[in-house]
Order: sequence, then C-alpha cells, then structure tokens
Amino acid sequence: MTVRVRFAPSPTGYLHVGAARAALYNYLFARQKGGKFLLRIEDTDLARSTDESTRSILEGLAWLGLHPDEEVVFQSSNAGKHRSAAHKLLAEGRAYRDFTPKAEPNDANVKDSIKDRARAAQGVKDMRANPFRELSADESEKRAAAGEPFAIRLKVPKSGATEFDDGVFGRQRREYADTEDLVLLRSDGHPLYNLAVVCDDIEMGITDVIRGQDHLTNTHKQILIYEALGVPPPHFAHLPLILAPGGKKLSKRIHGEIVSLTTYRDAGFLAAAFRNFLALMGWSAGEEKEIYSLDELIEKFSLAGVHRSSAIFNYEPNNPKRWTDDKAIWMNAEYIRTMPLAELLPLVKEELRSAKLWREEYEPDGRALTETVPSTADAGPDERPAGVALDLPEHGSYDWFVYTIDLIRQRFFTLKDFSGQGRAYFSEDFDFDPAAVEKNLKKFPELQQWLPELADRFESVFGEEWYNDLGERVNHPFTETNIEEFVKAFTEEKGTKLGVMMNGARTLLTGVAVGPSMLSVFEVMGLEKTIRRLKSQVAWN
RNA sequence: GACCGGUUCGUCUAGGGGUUAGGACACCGCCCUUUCACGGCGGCAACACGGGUUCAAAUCCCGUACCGGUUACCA
Repeated sequence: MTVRVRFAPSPTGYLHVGAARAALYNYLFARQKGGKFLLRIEDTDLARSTDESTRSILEGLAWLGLHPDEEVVFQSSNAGKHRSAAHKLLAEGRAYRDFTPKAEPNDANVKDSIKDRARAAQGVKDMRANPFRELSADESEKRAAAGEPFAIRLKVPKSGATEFDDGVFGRQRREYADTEDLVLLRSDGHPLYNLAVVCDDIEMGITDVIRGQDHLTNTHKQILIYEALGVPPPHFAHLPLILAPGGKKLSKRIHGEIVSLTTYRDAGFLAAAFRNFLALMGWSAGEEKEIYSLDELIEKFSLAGVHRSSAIFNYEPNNPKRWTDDKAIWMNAEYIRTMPLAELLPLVKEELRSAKLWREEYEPDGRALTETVPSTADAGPDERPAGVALDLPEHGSYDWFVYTIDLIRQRFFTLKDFSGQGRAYFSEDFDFDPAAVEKNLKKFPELQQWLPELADRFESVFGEEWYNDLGERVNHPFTETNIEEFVKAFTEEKGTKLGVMMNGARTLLTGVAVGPSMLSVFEVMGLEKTIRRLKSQVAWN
C-alpha cells in the first residue's frame, strides 16, 4: 500500500517551529517510502481560524521546501461529511444524544479550569455516568423532534481497552474506563476535532499519522471512532514536544515570535540550514554527523531514530548574540560559509535587493549567479577572476561581486549580515560601529593624520596607470602583494605596529572591527574607495 | 487528582549488560594572524535518586523525585 501522510495544522497563528518539524518528519517519511505528503488545514474552529494564518503556514512550508503532493484540504469544507458520520453512528446506536445544556466556556483559562475540575473529582469520575446514555431511542427522538438542543456523544463500551503500537512510543494501552463518551457533534451542529480528524484521514486515505505527542491520548479516542465506523485505523507515531529553556512548552503567548518559523526566514536563516537543525531536534541517525542535505535526510530518516524525550529549544531573549538556539545559529553560519556559491549568491542577491544595495552590474546578461562558480577563498592573487585584481573598471563587476561575497561570507552568521555588517562593501552610506571606532581609531590619535597620509601615498604609487603597447598595465596594480609591501614600509616609517595601521584602516573602510584579511579588503574595495574612505573624517567626529 | 510519557555534559545527542561514557554547539586556553565571530590544537563538563537482578547496570526490573502531555460541546 502506498504510504500517505499528512501535516494537519490549525490556522490559528503562525507556523510553530514544532509544527514545522512535524511537517518535515512527515515529508521525509513520505519521500523515503515513495509515498505522498499531504496538507490539511484544520479550520473547524471558526472563531480562531484566520486566512492570514493559513497563508503564513503555506508560506512557511514553501520556504522549507515541503510542498504538498496533492491539493490542500480544508477541513471546514468536509463538515457535512463529518456530520453525517455522527448521525450514522447515532442511527446505529454507537452514539447517543446528550441533552445536557451546554456549559458556558469560562474564557481564557479553560485549561486551568479543566485541570482544577479534574483534580477536584479525585480521579474517580465515572465516564459512563451521563444520564442520557441509556435514554430510549424513542424518547431521544421525541425530544430531538421537539427542538431540544443536543450534542452527539460516542457510546464508549463499559469495559475493554484501546491499544495501538506507536511508531515512536511503542505499545500503548488505555482502559475504556479512562476515556469519556466524547462529543462528536456540538449542539450547534459543528463536528468536533476527533471526529473530523478521523473522517478526513479516512477520506484522504492516510496510512501513517505522524504528529505531536500532545495527541497521544487523543489517539485512543480516535481509535474508538475508527472502530465504531468499522474502519481499520492507520499507523500512529507521536513526536516529542519542543520545550523552552526551563522545560516549559514552547508557546506563542509566553515565548513570542521565537517560536514562529517566519522569524527565522526574516532573520536571514537559510531554509536548508534551519531544516537541517529542525531535523536534528528530536531525531538522530545514530551517527556523528550534523550536516545533512535534504536527500540525505530522506535517506536516513526513521521513526526508530526519533526520541521519546522532548528537546529544549535554547535561547536567551536579551542576548543579541544568542537570541535563538546557538546550534541553529552555528549551523546557519556553517551553511553560509560552506555551501556552493551558486546556491548562496541568489539568496545574497535577494537580501541586497531588499536592502536597496543590489546593482544590476553584479549579474550582467549571460552571467547568471546560479552558474557554477568555484570558491576563490583559498585562491592566490594570480588565480582570481581578472576583475578582482585589477581594480577599476572591473570593480563592481560580476567577478568582483562573486569574489567579495566569497570573501566576506567566512565570518557571517545570517543573510542579514551581508546587508548589515557587510554594508560598506556595497554602499557609501554605512555606519561606524562605535566600539570599533573606539578600539581601532580613537585609541591611536595619530591615525587621524597617518591614514589620510597613507591615502595620499596610495594615490601616488597606485594611482596613475601606465600601459605598454600591448595594453598591459606596467606600473603597480592595487593588489594584495603590492599593498602589503607598501603598508609595511609606511608603518615602519611611522614607527607603529602593522596591526594599528591595518585595524584603523579596517574601521574606516568597513565601519566594523571584524572581517577578512585587511589586504583583501583593500583590494576588494579598490583604490578609489580606499583613498576616499581613508581620508574621510566622518568616523572621527 | 487520574491516565500516559520522559530523565546521559549548560544545550542537541551517541551508546541499550563489561566503553578512559563518544561527537556537536556554547564556554575557556593555546596556536595562526594586521583585527576577528574563519581555521588548527587542547580543556572544562553528564548517566536524576534509592533499591533490586547480575561476577558485572548508564544499559534490565521496582520505587521515589522532578518535568511534560492529556483529562473541552478547542484544535
């Protein structure tokens, strides 16, 4: 039988990282088994469901690359079928009308009041105590016909137990006595979750239900419904929950946008990196490997490798450096510095574009950024693209762009860094990090004279261009080797350390204190910008 | 309260009767270096507790503690 799994979120907010992980596991499972991955939006809670939420879920899944194989199912459009299933069970005597007046929902703290009520009952509640359970069919019909409102409840047998083998948690058993006569249909005619899920899963031909552990006890109720309906239940597998630091459930109300998938997209995470991180939250292939491509995840994934214990999603709200799980941040950085440039470049392009830093010259006709480009990070000056080593006019070209990105990506954590920390590479309008100015400039006041002087020297040595008859440049090109020799001599002349000069220059050129080798920075900025920025007094004021 | 689960470094985890309990992130130190959040080397750091079973328990059994889930005419 072909495997068919589904991800079934309710559209009552953004896509939660835990839900995203459930979607991912479903997807991996389906792909590995050659099955289908389906999406069903459980929008039966009219009061809380929103279209915006549905869009956000769809967006999030698309970002992660989890595309459903069939048309999206909206649960609300199946309400009629759910209703008739309930009535069928009623007609067969497997369910009954409950004329108990509906209790008023006590607002915000429903969960707490339920818990309190249960605690007060001391756990000795008789689940079969409903007086309408044994009401005669005639009487029941009569009252219904008279217009008295009623809910339909499943008639759970008095003795026995539901059992199933969970793909993660193993054999599960629950006495009927512990399961109430659950409501299938509300008195206003709306089907309830457990009925809707079962009906839809049957209708969609779901073979394996992989979902959060919070549904583990629901499963027993659902099996009861399958049995009443006379349909064999699918396989079930429940996933451990993702907790916040301190061991509490990761929730929107308490933990805010940290739990939303879109937060990560918007913060400059790579989908591949976050997917990789998510896959490892609660699953392991049992090997010492951390970086997995999607294909590898599909190949290696197994329910047996899913843990039974919940994982903690670590983060520190007030620490900008650790605003989310540090392993997630590390993994994103790892992807940024090691992934093929052809995959990274288009993402950087998008980032620069949205920061208004993108220039069409970086991707001229016939040179798509998606074409395979070898990393030049370890290449010597002679092996680099021509446009890089020769300063203008190639400066700002495709080759310059590719080389620059490859250079600066080594120390970046997110795509945002390309437009933030890396802004000075693409724009004249960049800020100076006060800490960098303090540490690298103000601490050495002489630099205010020296650096502009260095600029003048640069100009006289590298500025004029002479060419021979063949059109080859014969004077000093502004390249690492030449710059190094020159700056060293200049530093010696001033009687200071090379580091002082270099770091001062770094701050003026890039606005920050960290980055690649300063020689590369000079080269990549080009002579013109280097001179202008070394002379600028903006940072000094 | 009841039912169901869980508990290996701070975090993610490997290991499922005999291991110096392994890796990764984070952290610390050293090296490289013009800086650095790159890289290299090294370090710190864990089997919740108590009983059993066994020659031998992180690993199997029981109990306790703690944590989580569920206990709706929410999903």
